[in-house]
Amino acid sequence: MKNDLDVVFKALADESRRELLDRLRTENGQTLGDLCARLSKSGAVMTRQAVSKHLAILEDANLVATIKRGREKLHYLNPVLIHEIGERWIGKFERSRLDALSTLKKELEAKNE
Amino acid sequence: MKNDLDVVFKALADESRRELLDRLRTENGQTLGDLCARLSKSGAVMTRQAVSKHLAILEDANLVATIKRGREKLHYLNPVLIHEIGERWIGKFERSRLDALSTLKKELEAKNE
DNA sequence: ACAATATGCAACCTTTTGGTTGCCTGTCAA
DNA sequence: TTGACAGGCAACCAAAAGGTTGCATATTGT
Repeated sequence: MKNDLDVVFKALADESRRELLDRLRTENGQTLGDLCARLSKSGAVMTRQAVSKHLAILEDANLVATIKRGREKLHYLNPVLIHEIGERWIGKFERSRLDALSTLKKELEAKNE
Repeated sequence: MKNDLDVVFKALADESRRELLDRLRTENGQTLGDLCARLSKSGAVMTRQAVSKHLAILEDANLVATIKRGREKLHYLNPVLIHEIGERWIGKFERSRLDALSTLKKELEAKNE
């Protein structure tokens, strides 16, 4: 269970994993079996083991937390790191947003003269 | 030059590429040669071609825009998609942030009884 | 014109990633 | 206790990602 920024970005880089997060957001505390149902890779359904691996990656990135209850394992969304990316990483680019665009616009106009 | 969310997330998944974005944020409109200087992969310096590939990926994801001026190619940060991820993608998780945590906390307490 | 500079393109290589199959372990319910 | 159910583990595989070397092209300054 690392906490590095790179691990989080890499975890978010996969469509299936983002879909898993979405589904936990819709309904928190699902089991592997629940999440396994109807998770598809471009149309085709993927196996339980594949989903399990994705969940392990999300858990390692600290994006989901799990609780074992009996023979099932419940998965809970942990939105803290998503929030952190928004605050710390995206935030710093936010500051330069308008500035960057105006600079680019100026350069483009200079080129077209 | 696609505009898909997946392409953007995949582009952001690499540490070197995020560093390139950081450096364009610090100083916009740099050439490949500029960006090439001192870009390292865990200590070791990487070749111009590797940096070029990374820039191509960023450009394809629409995170950088380029202008050719003579024999050099200037790279400009395009923060629009980063902003969009913050607004549309992170935003929807923001809503469920406190709720998710309280749910998880309740489950944990229930387990420890 | 010509050498140096700035970049592009393609082949190739290695590691990582996403996925599968097969089998094993633990838990619940009849 | 004995199936059936939920999940874990490990080996294996194909494709994608990251990087390199080598050569080609275009532009600039002298």
